[in-house]
Amino acid sequence: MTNDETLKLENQLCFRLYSLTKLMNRHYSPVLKKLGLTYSQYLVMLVLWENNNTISSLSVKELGEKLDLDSGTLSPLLKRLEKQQLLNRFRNSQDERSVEVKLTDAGCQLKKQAQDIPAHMFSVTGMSIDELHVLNVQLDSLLVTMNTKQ
Amino acid sequence: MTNDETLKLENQLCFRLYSLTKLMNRHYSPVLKKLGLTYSQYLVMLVLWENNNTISSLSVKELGEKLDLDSGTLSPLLKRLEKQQLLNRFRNSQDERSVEVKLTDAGCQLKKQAQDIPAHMFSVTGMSIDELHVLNVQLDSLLVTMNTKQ
DNA sequence: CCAAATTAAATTGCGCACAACTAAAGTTTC
DNA sequence: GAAACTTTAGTTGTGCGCAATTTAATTTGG
Repeated sequence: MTNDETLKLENQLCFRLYSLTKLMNRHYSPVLKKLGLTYSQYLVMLVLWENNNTISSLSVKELGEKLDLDSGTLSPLLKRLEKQQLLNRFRNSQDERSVEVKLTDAGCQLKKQAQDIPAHMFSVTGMSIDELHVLNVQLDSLLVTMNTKQ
Repeated sequence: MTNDETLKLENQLCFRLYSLTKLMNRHYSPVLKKLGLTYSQYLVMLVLWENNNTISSLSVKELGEKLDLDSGTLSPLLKRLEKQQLLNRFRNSQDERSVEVKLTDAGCQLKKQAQDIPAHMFSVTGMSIDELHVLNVQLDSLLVTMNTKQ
């Protein structure tokens, strides 16, 4: 490829990822609106549901590590979820620097309403289970490579 | 997979795309900072460079179609690029509703500084040309499917 | 020819992402 | 034990993306 061709939009992997992410978000939005969540808020709820967060709490730091987000994003987002009474925030008494997050009953209940979302989104992709798996593996390897390159 | 498993982050294609897009952006940022551009601004410049935009102008509508962005995103973004004197904005005299965009000399010159970016970003992915091509084809097919599903 | 409908861009408001910074709590080192 | 550091959240400011609305220009239909 010439330099001119590599600069074309159609040849760029990154533009495809960027477009797909926007497109995914547009498919999620109407579905998540019924639960009163944005996509990023949904990701936080997924982590909390996964960790049985009514029993054991999770710190902002741990959430940030799992989702690869910093406090500048998470702090206001968690406050919004707290305002919706889906979770509570409180300082860790052992280490007052740390803020712990715990699902409320309502937050825990919401999981039921989210149960069908993954299957619905899968159907939107039009892919087979095998195709999905292959793509996931490819993207994981790309994630690892790009994360290690400093 | 059980419903509980489909709700796990690690099983979600969308989270991978979301994470990869953020990661891509983080790799682009320091490179694009040298040109004074954000990633979205870079995309606009790619389209304008591709269309020999010093000669023929492009409307906001056409830009929006190529990048899948609306005027709510493009209007302020284009104003920022105009403030940096990379392009000019003016109403189409044939149809005063339409705003046309045209690169300045400086905007056209900037292309030279961007020539090496695609090759650099390709090296960051650690992929071979063939692997990249396969992934691009897969993502294109996903884009088509998800775009047609209304 | 003119009212109604359509189109194009801009504006407003919200919620991310993230850089840069601040404040406060905890740890280390001498 | 106090000063220097590190760690953790929070705050501030910028730039998207996008929904919803507004304004102005153009097109369409009666």
